[in-house]
Amino acid sequence: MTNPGTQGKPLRLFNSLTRKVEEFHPMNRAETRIYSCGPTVYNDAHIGNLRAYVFTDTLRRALTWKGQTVKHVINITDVGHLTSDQDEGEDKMELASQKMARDIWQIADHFTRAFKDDLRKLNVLRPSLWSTATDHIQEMIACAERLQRAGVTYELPTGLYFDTTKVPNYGSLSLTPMEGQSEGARVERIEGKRNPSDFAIWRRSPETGGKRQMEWLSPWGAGAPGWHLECSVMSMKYLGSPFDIHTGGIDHREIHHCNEIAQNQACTGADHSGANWWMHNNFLVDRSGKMSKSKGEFATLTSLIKRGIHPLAFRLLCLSTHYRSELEFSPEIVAGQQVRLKRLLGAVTALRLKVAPGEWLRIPREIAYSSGASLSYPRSVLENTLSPEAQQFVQSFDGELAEDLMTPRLLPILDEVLGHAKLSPEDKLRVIASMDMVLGLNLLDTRRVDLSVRPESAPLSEQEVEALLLQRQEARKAKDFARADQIREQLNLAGIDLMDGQQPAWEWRPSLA
RNA sequence: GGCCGGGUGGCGAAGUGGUCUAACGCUGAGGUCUGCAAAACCUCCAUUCGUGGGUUCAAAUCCCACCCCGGCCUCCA
Repeated sequence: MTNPGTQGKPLRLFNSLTRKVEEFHPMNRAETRIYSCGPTVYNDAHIGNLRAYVFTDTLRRALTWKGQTVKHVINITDVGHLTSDQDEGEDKMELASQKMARDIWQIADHFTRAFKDDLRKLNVLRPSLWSTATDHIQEMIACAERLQRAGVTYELPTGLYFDTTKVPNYGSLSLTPMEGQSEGARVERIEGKRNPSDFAIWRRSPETGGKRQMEWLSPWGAGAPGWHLECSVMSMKYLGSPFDIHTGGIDHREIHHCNEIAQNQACTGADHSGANWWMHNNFLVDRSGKMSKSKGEFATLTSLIKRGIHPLAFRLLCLSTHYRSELEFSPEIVAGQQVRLKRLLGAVTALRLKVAPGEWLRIPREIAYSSGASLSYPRSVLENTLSPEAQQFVQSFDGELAEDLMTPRLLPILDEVLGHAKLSPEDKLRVIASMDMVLGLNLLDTRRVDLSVRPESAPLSEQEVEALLLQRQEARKAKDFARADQIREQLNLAGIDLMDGQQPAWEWRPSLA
């Protein structure tokens, strides 16, 4: 039977706490516990948000591929939090509710579904547990009371605040020294705060301006929990303290996670930050800078699909860059990855035609139903019969993966295997199947044609295309090449690429304008 | 203003002291195939790593200066 723990090269991961790549050891040899900061559901996720979950998914897949069992929790922030600048005082959920003229709970529900739907399209595995902030309000209040008893809080008219000087090494995760920060430079200063870095644990509802849709009674009056509280409460509740890995976007390193750590420390009475590893993915950027929900205009997965981009092309784009590097985005770039993915799928399909059907071909698909189990057994089924030469590829794959998840280095290995002159088709497929359990590109079950997505702007329907194609076939049979070429040109202008002799004989081209 | 990152071919992106005349992908060029194309396959495409100095037997990789870009300090993945 498979032994718990890590197989292959020791996994090394960058730890934001020490700012070094360190060998990873789970606290419990049999299980790694991960908490990922999830989205605030007041809006569609933009593709920059989604990059974060492709990253945590890759982390989780890598751990299970290397033999670990993983318990992965992602939270949903459905409590509103302060909007910025001119919207001071309102919160994002309330604002979205007004804009869409819908109940705030409907807003939360709608965007939670949309978010989960995006992840499914990206082939991100479901976490072991989704945890929702509003399901934990009472526990947050209890935690706030514990913090109060610990003597790290003080009350102001606006709510209950955390005194960040009361915990050791506040802000050590951040790279910004406290002295350099100019509080109030861009956001209104809260009257009475003892230290610039102090933050709200409980936000009391304003006296004026009517009742908020989302508010709860508490020892500090009606209001809502501070944003940082939910992650402390939910991560400890489901994963214990300390647990193994806490992930989030790189922006969380400076404020949110520092505050979370302070709460954890005060709550447990220990100096420990609450997680052994803090990992942060870098931003997706375009020429104008990082993508941001609050900027208004942003690209969503749905908007990419409407252009004729398949979600898996976006996943491949994410994998083509290391998670700690900024990733440059443009429609052209992701379309390029789509071409790459098409070629990969074509090559895999060609291999499948050469290999006798077997149960093992189903394996990569099955992990979609796993809630974090080790992949040791499926791997052994795939890899046990491998030739030494094929084994080599698995080994180099393992080596690159073990080095802080070097996904950009993984992809060339895929190309090498496919193009290898000596490996048997079955060995190639088995190696690719194993690697794809980490990459999550659905390489064995996606066909090239699946990537052909009709752009919303396409002037022709599929039926119209088929009809024109038929006419063209007739013209070709009759050797009326002028007519045939004219139809091809017409289809071309409509965003359709023809491939005579292929099945299917045409596909949509993404619309990049 | 303070603090962090980063600048590698047309584009994305690996590489952080020698195996780098710089992986891989996209684009492009040529070829095979084709009525012609497309798809597929094959071949080719940076003596150079923002600029200028320095250290070293050896630098894209280390040091200094300068220029440019981005992020954070405000909700944010």
